[in-house]
Order: sequence, then C-alpha cells, then structure tokens
Amino acid sequence: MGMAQRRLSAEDWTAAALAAIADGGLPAVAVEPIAARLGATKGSFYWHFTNRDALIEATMQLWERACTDAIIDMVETAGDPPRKLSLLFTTVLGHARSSRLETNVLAVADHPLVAPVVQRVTRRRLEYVEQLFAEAGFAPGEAARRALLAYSAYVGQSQLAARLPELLPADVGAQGAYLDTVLSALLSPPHSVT
Amino acid sequence: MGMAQRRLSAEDWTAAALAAIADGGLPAVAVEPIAARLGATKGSFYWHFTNRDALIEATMQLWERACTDAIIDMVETAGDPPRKLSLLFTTVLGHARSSRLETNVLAVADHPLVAPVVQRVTRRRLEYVEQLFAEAGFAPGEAARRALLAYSAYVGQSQLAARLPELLPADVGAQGAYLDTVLSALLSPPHSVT
DNA sequence: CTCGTTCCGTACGGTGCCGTATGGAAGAAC
DNA sequence: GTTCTTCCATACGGCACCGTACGGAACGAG
Repeated sequence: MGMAQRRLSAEDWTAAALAAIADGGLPAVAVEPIAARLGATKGSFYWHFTNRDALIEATMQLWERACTDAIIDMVETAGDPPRKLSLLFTTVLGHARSSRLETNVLAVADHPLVAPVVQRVTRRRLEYVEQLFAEAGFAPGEAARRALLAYSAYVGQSQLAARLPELLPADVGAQGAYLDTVLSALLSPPHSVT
Repeated sequence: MGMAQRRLSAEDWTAAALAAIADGGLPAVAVEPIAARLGATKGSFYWHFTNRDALIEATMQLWERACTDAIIDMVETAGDPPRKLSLLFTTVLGHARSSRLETNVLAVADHPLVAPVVQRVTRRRLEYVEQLFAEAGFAPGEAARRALLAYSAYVGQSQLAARLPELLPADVGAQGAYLDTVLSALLSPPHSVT
C-alpha cells in the first residue's frame, strides 16, 4: 500500500474497486470516492477508463481471474476428494474478508456487466465439485445433486460468515466438529429416505 | 393493486418498499421512485414518515412479521421432522420471488437499521431448525451442527434460486430426486469420516 | 354550506455522483 | 534544457435523490 504514489495505473484502480466491492458492494464502486481513497481525483480515472462501466467490467474480470480458479487451485492442493471438500469448507470458516467479496459479488448477479462473469464462475465451480463427488465414487446423477447441495452450503456459509459471523463455530475445536458433521453428511452413502 | 387510490396509508408505503427491496434491494427504497410507482409524490410520503430511514425501519419490521414466522409456520404444517425439512427445501425450489426478497435483505445485513432485525430472524430460524434435528433424534451438539449445515444450504439455495435459477433442478422429477439427496445427507446417521 | 382537520402536490435548495473540457505538471528522449 | 508525450488536477454542467415549505384539495362533523 504505497502511501502516496506519484502516478497510478489502471490496475491500481481495479484493485481499489475490488476492495470497494468487498466492503461496500457494487454501489461502492464510485469514481470520486475511490479517487479520494487513492489520493487522486477523477482526472486520473477518466484518463485510464472511459467511464464507470468500464471500471466495473475490468474489476469483474480481475475477480474472475483472482478468485475463481484461486479456490479450485487451493482446493486442489489437498489429496483425496474428502480432504478437498474439507479444505473448501475450512477456508470459508474464518476469512470473513473473502466471504464479503464473494457474497457482495453474488448480490449483484443481476447487473448486466456482472451476470455473465458470475454465471461462468458458478458453472465452473459446480462442475468441479461435481467431479469431486464423482471421484469419491458417486454415480453421475447423484454426484451432480451432492455437488449442488455442497455448493449451496458453501454459498450460505459465506453469507453467514460475512453477515453474521457470530453464528458460526468460533474456536478451532467447534470448527473441527462442524467440519466432521458437514463431511459426514455430504459423503454419507446414498440411501433413499423413507 | 388499486389502480389509482385517492389516499394512501403508511402501510401502502411499507408494502411498496418491501416490493422494491425484492426487486432492487435496499437502494431501491427511494422516496421519489416509490412515490411514482404509487402514483403519488413526496408530499404524501413526508406526511406519513419523517424520512427515508423511518421507512426502512418500518419496512424491516414488516418483513420480520410477514416472512420470518411465515416460514416456520408453513413448515410446521408438515408431520414429522424429515417432512418439515423437506418442505423447507421445497419452498425455495421454484419461488424465485421470495428468494429474491430473502437474499436482498441478507445482502444489506450490515446496515444499522437492518442488522438487528436480520440477527433476530436468523437466530430464531436456526434455533427452530436445531429443535427439528433434536426431535429427529440427534444429540444436542450434533443437532446444532446439522442445523447450521441445513440453514446454510437453505441460504445458499435461496441465493442460487434468486440469481442463477437455471442451475437448479428444473422439472419436478429432478427436484424430487434432489430433495431425496438433501434429506438423505442431512439426516444420515452421524459417523466419523475417514 | 361551513369549518377544521387530514392528506397531498408543487416548488425550492442542498448533496453526491457522473462525465467533459482544458490547462498544466511529471517523466522520457535527445 | 528543450520538446514531446503521458498523466492528472481543477472547474464546470447535469442528473437523481433527499428533505422542507407552503398552498390547496379532500374528507368528516355540525
């Protein structure tokens, strides 16, 4: 965080915009407030971008690059599918910052400049989780359903972590017990309920 | 929907504001646009309310009354806990309108006028679901964890239903199969993984 | 019909943000 | 150090919304 950078790049603006989304949502992506936050004025912004929409577009592309495959790549560092799922749910317990970014992006998935990106990202993630369940031994259809359940739980968990973190298990012990419960449920052998 | 009501009440304004939240989020709770939507002007609004914050406050109270216990009451119509959980997840598959309201409210849980209401509502719902799992035979700690998982899945499901409905099972058959998977997983007997 | 209260429309000033115009500073080239 | 290009600050007009002031219409009571 350079205190007073003499000259700014387009990347400085998109990075600041991404941070603004994390703690204020898309409405916080406003030219003048971000300019003030960067110690600059609109004059700088309108040299690098044509308008606010161009900034939103570039910021969403940054998010797609930085945060989509980031999750998958991170999860991929684990060994077997159960450990990968465990890692997926571990990351969301605690890091409220990234959860806020996740949910604030999803919150504006209607926006024409946001929708296509969120769609691509969500599809990609769902496919990946589905593949995980397939590797864990579930039949294709069942793997798709488990993936939807797991990803729904992940999204909901992110929401709660971002908005009501006090409702989530606080200490490491409780988090471990909760993880056991989540994995046990998601990976439980398929069996028709009454 | 009276086409041209001669005189408006405070309830007309809160109802319109709730509808505005459902399809535009909290930023859509703006005096002048809602006035236009009601076929009136600001003059009417500022007679019934002192300012915009008062409208937000009243609207959140309306939401708490209308939509919190509404879910619990509706779920309570079913017989045993598994059927109640089934009903909970059935409602969110399909009704995108109520999902949009749910998620748009949760999306602004940081707002000082929204936070206390969302907190109360979420706590109450979580307690209820926990009680459901306790009735289903789970030990207290395990019931709390299952409840958190189930409610997370519910929240995530609402998000997906509101933003990316095409990712959810479309026809009734697929929805039934998905419900079986969800219930089978959430109610699977506790058993340590690995 | 009259009068008083309830309710609402219109007009105005204030604020925060967008986008444009323009002059000029900061850095590179030589 | 002059020149050219890159980058940015200032100043301006415009728009959407908030909140206030005030006059007048709509209704109930007598």
